[in-house]
Amino acid sequence: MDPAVVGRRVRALREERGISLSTLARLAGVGKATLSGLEHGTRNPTLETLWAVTAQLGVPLTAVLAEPAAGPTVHGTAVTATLLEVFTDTDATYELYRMRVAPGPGQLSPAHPPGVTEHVTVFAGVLRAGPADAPLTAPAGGHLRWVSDVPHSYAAVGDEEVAASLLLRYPRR
Amino acid sequence: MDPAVVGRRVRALREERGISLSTLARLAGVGKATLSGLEHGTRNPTLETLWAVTAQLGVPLTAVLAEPAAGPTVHGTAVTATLLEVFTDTDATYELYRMRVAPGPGQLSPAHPPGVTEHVTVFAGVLRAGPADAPLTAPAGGHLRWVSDVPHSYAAVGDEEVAASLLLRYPRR
DNA sequence: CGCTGCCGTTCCGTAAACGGAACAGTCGGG
DNA sequence: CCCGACTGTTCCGTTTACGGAACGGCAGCG
Repeated sequence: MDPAVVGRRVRALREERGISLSTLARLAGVGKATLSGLEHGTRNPTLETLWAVTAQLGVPLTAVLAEPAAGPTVHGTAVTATLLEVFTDTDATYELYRMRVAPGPGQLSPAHPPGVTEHVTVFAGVLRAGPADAPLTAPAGGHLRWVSDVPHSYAAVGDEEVAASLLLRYPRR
Repeated sequence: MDPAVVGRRVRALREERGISLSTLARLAGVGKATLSGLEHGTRNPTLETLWAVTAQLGVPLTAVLAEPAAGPTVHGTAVTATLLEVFTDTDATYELYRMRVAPGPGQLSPAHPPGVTEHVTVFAGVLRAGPADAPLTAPAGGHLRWVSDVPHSYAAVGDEEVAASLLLRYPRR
């Protein structure tokens, strides 16, 4: 648990929104010294302080806390996926994961039940994934989709780790 | 944000484990007075204190923080987006949302800072979204992507609510 | 050059969160 | 009973996070 990490995230979120330290401090009702020290990690903020700041940024407290994984994490040889959310609608159940694929030989996953589809959005790196006999390739910003009732593979192209979101759709039986 | 709620959760977790306040305080390396005050909600704990206690209980910080639903981003009339995760890599910060768009007239969002891109993966329904003057359309399973430094719109096509994931990418400046 | 306005950091007195010790209450054993 | 070991709370001196003010730096403007 590193206060410096929390500080960096707060600063990143603030700068994304294009607001200055001074104004954020004023909006959140905390001192500029407090916010400055918080962003630098030189202070050990009170829950109240952190709450005031994150609320003003419009993010939950969890967004700045160094929590590695909220949900269960699945580790394979190349792929690490953490479950972010499960939700259902009238005709399917969805599982949304954040996925990371390490550079190297890649990984093979067994077939899912019939009708299951996977949707992958690539954030960083280049991903080659899909049915084992006909994988697809997507660069950062790209999107892949396949029916995963056959064995399928994931691999990073090049030396960069791939970051992506993975959605599994299980049709209601 | 209620410190009393945090206190009750800590006490509940401690009692589930059948350990006394005294021993938890000793294991966590905090004073008994500190833990007592924390559980009663009469103190405003430091991040360090709360971390020491929750770590000893074997739960993530998020387990005791009063966040029931991650902050609904009140995009407004038609769109509801809840922040699932924030993460950063070497050249950008990402915010991942689950988004729902209600059927009806849709909604306009103001421009983001330059360089920000949005990636949407549609799970259910049909979504029309993108730059306000040139929106794109995607059915379930589809994917949209645009540079969002201009005003942009979201609308559900047809009577079905749209479920989607939304990724905002903020380049490091 | 001033002057103004905003930026983020540092200084500093005050308020409060901190840990240790003292406290009353409760249980079980000799 | 009385004692020891334990519970959780309260007291208190020390530490430290707090906000306001003062500071230097950097634009834009007359």
